Amino acid sequence: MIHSNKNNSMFVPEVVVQRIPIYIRILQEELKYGNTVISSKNLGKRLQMSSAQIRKDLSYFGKFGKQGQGYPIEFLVEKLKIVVGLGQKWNACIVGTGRLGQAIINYPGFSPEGFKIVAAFDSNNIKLDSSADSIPILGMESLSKTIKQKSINVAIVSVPALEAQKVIDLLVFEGIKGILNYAPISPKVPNGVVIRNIDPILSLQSMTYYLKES
Amino acid sequence: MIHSNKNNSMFVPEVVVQRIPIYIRILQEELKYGNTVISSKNLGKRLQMSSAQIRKDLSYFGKFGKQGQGYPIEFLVEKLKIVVGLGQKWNACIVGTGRLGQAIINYPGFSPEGFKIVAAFDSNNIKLDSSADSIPILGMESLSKTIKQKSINVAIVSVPALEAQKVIDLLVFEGIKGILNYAPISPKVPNGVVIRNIDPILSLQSMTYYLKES
DNA sequence: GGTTGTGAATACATTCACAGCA
DNA sequence: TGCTGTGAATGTATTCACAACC
Repeated sequence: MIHSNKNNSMFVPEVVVQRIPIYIRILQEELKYGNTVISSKNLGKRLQMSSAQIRKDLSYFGKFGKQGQGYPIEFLVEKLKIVVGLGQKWNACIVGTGRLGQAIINYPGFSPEGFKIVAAFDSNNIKLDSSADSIPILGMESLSKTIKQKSINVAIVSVPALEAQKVIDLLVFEGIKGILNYAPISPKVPNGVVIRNIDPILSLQSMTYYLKES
Repeated sequence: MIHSNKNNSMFVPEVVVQRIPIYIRILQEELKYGNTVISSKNLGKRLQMSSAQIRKDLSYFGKFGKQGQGYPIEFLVEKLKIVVGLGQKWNACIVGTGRLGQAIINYPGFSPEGFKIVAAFDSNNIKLDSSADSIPILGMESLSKTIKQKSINVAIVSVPALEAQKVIDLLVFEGIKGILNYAPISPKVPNGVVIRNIDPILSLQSMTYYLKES
């Protein structure tokens, strides 16, 4: 072919990748409302962003819209899910079953979005007994074995700050390539491992810049 | 003056503001290790970022370093804290005392970083009795009064998704200008209100882009 | 008329590279 | 010599603006 179509090997900026799940979420809401088509303008209004940005973002992955009408929602959701890696199911483990860990385990929101928590680990295995629905709480010594047995491919870290880097190193060593870290540290991971930090303190602290007087 | 110095009215990019609390955190760690001076090079190594970026970031706020030596850590922390709004104390309330809300209330990390949770609210005020150390759990009808009485200036939202926008609107109406939102929505707030979202699902979902095969 | 998809233009963020200082 | 602070250069992201199409 002469004019090659948009293909999967083209580089997509990280910011764009991060916005796709947001689009998916809103599109799914729109589906629930019974809508079947949405324009970039309306989607933009919904998210307080420009329609141009939405069109540009989507254009990295293909042509999903129809001129004069907009995007067929169901079709677009389907495509975006595949693009962003939600075509497959992900098995997650959680390390650290303190108060936060327990809240995460019991949060019902992960599973419907494609992330099934299939095991929990804690160095102090008294912290939580089989309370949560069928998620086993195991000692750290079972980590390696369980990751393989249950095909775990992402990990959630909710251990205290001082232990976090050690735990992350261990997870990386065991082959985990995606980590969601709740510990308030700036973790180091090798290339090829993706890590995301959930850090409410940092969020608050950068907010105050805009709130302080003077 | 002819060559005006860097003054507080110059625009600082948002990304820069967001990095300042990270610097503060690392600098405080270095202090604990007993170090008194750090170069942009070493700070950069610690954070896996370029020394140039650190110097540039800091330069938005003043000249804190000494050529040939680096930055005096204690002095720099002090300055950055003031710059970012941590010179004052912040009183926070939390709305929503379900499992997540409880985990947040009991997390000991907010207070030492300048955010004191002074009240909690829930529409179902049976959810938590005075369990947590001295933080009162109140009904939503007390919100307005309590915000004034306790000089609350930031709010944490941990209610279910369906209620979140309503709660946020209410907080804004009551004069709250900074909100940390844990609900999985794209909230709308008027200009002048700063909101930050904590959204582990979105973090996971954009991670998988880099993990999926093909 | 309404809306997409996209090069071109603009705006923003990072890095370079070096003068100036301790 | 070793480091900061910063303009200039480069790299990235967003917005503009319009041809192509329903």
